[in-house]
Amino acid sequence: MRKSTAWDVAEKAGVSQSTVSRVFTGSARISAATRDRVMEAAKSLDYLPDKRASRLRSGHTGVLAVVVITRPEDSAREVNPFAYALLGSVCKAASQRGYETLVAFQAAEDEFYGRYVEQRDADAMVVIGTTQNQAAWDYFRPRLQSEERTICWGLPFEEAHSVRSDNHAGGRLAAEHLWNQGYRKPVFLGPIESEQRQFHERFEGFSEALRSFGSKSIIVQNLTQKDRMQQGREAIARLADEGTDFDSIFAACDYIALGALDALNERGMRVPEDVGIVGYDGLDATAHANPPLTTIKADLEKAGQQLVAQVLGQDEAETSALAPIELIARASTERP
Amino acid sequence: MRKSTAWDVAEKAGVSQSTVSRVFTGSARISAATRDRVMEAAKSLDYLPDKRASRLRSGHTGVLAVVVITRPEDSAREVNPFAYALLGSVCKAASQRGYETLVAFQAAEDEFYGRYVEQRDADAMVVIGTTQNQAAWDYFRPRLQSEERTICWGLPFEEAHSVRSDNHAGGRLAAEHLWNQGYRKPVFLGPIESEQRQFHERFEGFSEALRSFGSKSIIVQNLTQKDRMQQGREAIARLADEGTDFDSIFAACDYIALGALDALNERGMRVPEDVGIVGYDGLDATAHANPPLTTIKADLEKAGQQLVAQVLGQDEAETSALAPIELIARASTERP
DNA sequence: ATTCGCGATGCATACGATTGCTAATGATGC
DNA sequence: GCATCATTAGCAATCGTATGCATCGCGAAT
Repeated sequence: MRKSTAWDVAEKAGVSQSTVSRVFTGSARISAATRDRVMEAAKSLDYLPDKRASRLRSGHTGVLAVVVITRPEDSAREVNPFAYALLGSVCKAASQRGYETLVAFQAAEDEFYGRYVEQRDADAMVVIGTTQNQAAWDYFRPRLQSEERTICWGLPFEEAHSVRSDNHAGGRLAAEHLWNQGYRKPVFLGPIESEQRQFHERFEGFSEALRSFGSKSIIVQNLTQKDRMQQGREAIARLADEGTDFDSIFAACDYIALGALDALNERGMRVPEDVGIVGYDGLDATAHANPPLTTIKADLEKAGQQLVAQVLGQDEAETSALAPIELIARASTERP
Repeated sequence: MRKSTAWDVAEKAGVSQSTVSRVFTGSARISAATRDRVMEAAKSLDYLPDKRASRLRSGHTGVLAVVVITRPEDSAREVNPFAYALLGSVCKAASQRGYETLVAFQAAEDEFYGRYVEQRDADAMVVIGTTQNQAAWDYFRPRLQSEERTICWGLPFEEAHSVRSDNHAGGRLAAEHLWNQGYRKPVFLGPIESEQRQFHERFEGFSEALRSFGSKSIIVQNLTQKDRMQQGREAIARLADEGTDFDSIFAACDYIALGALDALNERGMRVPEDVGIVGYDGLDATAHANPPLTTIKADLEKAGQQLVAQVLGQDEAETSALAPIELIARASTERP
């Protein structure tokens, strides 16, 4: 049984095929009577316009490609929950604008198929990802820097079209919070020297605020991009072994914070009494940690809307490239 | 600057357009020399076949639609992480077969756009979801029961095309584990009377195994579909208030288990000494709970492959509708 | 030498909608 | 009563590729 076409509907409704098309696109002026007749015929034939044909003819696809960069070794369960949430948010925002979303998980480091716009699969592209697949980012780099219809989350490198969390404000918030809780010897944990500019932004917001409070020095542990939790653990181990004197930690992401927390717990350093911790990202896991971690959380619903607005053209005034953030205060910084 | 077409490539390579097409589809017999010439011309023109046109002409899209049903009130961060992981797994499995994935989050209860196959947006459809948007399931029900090119995760109702976790085996595993740890007075917590057959399957596996061990009776708390954690909490409150004598819990899903754990902790009932708990789903949060929860975890990588194989036609012998499961033993059932 | 077969390529059409232009219709103005 | 205009609907070209069929060239078979 062949699927019915606009011609079948036209015949049944006693109109021309172009009239049927006009009814469905809603573009042209069609009288109410004709519209009703066509819709009725369409309904009885169970007709829906063929997207393949309308896309070819009209020139646009009504599709937004969303590429999620993951680490090659990650299974679907191990993909960063933050990336999933942002993905969901982008899809929802796109849907609200009448766009469908083509989703691809980009795990490989050597093979890429992210040419969705070029092959007319989508009108635009959003790239989301953990910062830990450098090869993939390198691949997308020229696209993100030059092409108009491509945008990414975060700030993987200078001059990229991006929407990102308000990292500077987030860093400042962390500093203010720790300072207000009476912590005076902060450590910053993060890969600030990596190309991933977002960590540097967090660090700058953090250190600028501390300086303005009159803080003398900040201990900085520069990390690499690999296994975050492990890096967090090792950094604390290093500091402890060196006998460094510190009373608080601002971790550039929650996984680093979770790793640091583990290391502190192992060493019998009490949180928040001996050391306060603030993370970044608002991962669910921070709420279940022992003790629950204070964290900087970006508004992902907003972020999704901003990404979509930027890349598809802004209807509303969603033109900002910085997603609002808030500090979620929890026990890890609740000094008695 | 217009995008180049197969005609441009043909002209440059000195062949016909159909030859260019044949080179790119790889379908017909083309001499190596011609192929090289065409590929070179294509490269220099930065040519990629237009998917819109090839889909229209060829009759298939090479796209798999994935619909994720969520609760209307959920933000992207609140969507069940299990659903996200399964989504990722399905996308990956589809990609391995050369399919792209069209993803849609279906939150609304009254409006549906899930007609991706009908409007030639995709060749087939996979439906994933929490069990908590009944209206959405009702909408998809006829599709899942009749259409060949639609399949879902779980067993929302009888006779649906589905792939699901091996619930019966999972229930049995939970029973065996609790029994081996010396627990003798089990409670089952779950919505077994709901239409969602999967919970009933878990219960049956659980109770059959217990009966085979000679267990006299199982206390059953039948829950509704709403807010899982809350239901788990309330069930424990009910049992405690009634002074029911029990020493272990098998929760039909992890959220129920987490809620139950909360309630036990609040009442000063020790886990695992006084009460053992086994959950279901293998959520990350169970690993961070206090104490970490034992849970039944389905192999989602496999599940994704099975879903895709079933709905797109099976290459490999991935014809099973039951995804393998394993029990992750943690402190919540580690009786001294 | 003629024919046959087969691999390699070209020709021309079709996929099913969108859309610019034209035509028909009825209403309106004078 | 005729010209004008606004509205509505039809005609036909077009989007870029895939593909059935015809063709062409060349070696093998008779």
